[in-house]
Amino acid sequence: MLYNHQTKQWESPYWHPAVTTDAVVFGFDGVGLNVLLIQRGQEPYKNMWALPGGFMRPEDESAEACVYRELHEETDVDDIYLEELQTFSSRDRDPRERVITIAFFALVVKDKYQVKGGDDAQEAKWFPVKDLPTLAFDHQVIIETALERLRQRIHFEPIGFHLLGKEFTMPQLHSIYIAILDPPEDDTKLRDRRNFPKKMLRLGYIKETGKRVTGNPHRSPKLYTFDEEAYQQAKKIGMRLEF
Amino acid sequence: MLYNHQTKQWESPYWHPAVTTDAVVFGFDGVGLNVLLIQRGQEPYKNMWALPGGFMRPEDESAEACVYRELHEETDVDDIYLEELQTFSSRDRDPRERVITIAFFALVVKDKYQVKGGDDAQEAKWFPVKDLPTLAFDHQVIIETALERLRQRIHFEPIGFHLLGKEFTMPQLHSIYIAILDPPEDDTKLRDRRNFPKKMLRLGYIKETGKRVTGNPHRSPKLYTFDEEAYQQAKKIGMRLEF
DNA sequence: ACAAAAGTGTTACCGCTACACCCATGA
DNA sequence: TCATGGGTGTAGCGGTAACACTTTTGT
Repeated sequence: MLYNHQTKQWESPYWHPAVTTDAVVFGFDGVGLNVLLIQRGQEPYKNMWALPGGFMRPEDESAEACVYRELHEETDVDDIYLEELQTFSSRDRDPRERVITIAFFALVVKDKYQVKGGDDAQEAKWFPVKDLPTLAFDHQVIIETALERLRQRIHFEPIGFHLLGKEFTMPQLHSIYIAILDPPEDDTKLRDRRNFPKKMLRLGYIKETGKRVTGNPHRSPKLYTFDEEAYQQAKKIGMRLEF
Repeated sequence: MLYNHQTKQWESPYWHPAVTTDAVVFGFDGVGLNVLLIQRGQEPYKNMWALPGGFMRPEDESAEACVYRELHEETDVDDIYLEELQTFSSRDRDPRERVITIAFFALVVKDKYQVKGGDDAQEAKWFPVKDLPTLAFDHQVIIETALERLRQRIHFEPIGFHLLGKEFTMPQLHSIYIAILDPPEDDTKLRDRRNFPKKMLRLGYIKETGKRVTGNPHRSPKLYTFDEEAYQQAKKIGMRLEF
């Protein structure tokens, strides 16, 4: 140990900055992308909206464990897609002291994600990516970085599924690609509804369930599932998704 | 400030771990990939090989600035490709105290990279990726992570150029793709020399210099350059490299 | 002249793109 | 029966993959 509780000193020759983790949690509401934000209950930036996250503790097994802990305080989610985004370490990120943040980005099924409203968070709320409030710290930049990463990822990896439930329809999946990539109006190859299922099914890791969604004044769309096993197999062979 | 020099205490309610940066520096020798390692001059893991890196200091503007500082201590490199890889933060990474490491991965022109041998580094040396020594800390894992990232990147982004000088031949570039991706022997589409230049030139951001390399007992290969401007343009349009 | 390696050419095939049309459903 | 949205079909085009052959250079 390097913290001497007797002398209350850090007995290390090296500098020790504070470290936090923050998460950019994306959800999809059928039309557009949303980000989960919490309203800060303390200074600095009190009452301002910020990314969920907090200081890392000695008992956290890892940075990833820390994010999970923080997210559980805010919500009930268990199965989420979580990926490390980037660290943010410039000098004046936090007015209190220098803080290094390890940012993650996450994809969740928005409806399953029950917003609790945890300890120091006054309120947790979803905001459309296209209409974000003024954000605390450098969280604006972090979200933009996460969005870029998301756009990169969706091109070549099937992570869009994590924004939907186990069963989904092709139009739903398609709308996610449109929402994330936001191609120009005249880009038929992406926007044309008719090509999308063909491209997806060719990959070989999306299976029909046989079920359909009823209750709409039009033809009932088929329900599909993502076959993780088939995907891992396809990945080995070297098949790549491209959009 | 939170460190009180009078009482020699950290006046912060939060935990402060030590933070280091490590760099996985890749170089190419014409046949295979190499990694730059330094032999540790101090305990722990004294005399063992490790990644170049070190503890972050309060005066470092950012983690990236810290890596650059560390790399300059070991070497003379100015223009290198540097990208954040991932943080490593599990509990028992360092026997002294808990240390969070921000790992980077870098591509350099091996011949231009003059190994100096800095302060606490007894020696710096290149090792073939396929024949690494036993490594200190969890650096073995970090290198494997970097290799995976490199393989992902090379598929869709033209970073191979950073391993070569300003001017290079198609066979050279091809050998880099083979070395990094290491496709099976029967994978003609990648291994066949004849398809490679066509695929590359189609991208539009590789230009002929008009020069050739002489001195070999066979036809002189053409020299090409990477046109950064044309690449940025192609990227905007949405053109993507795929291998 | 020869070996070694680089450059150029060619064809068949597959998959994507851009189209049009039909079907199911609830109001 | 009508509007709405979802599913199915197809032809042309383009780029890739798998081929063979010629050219250059130093010894």
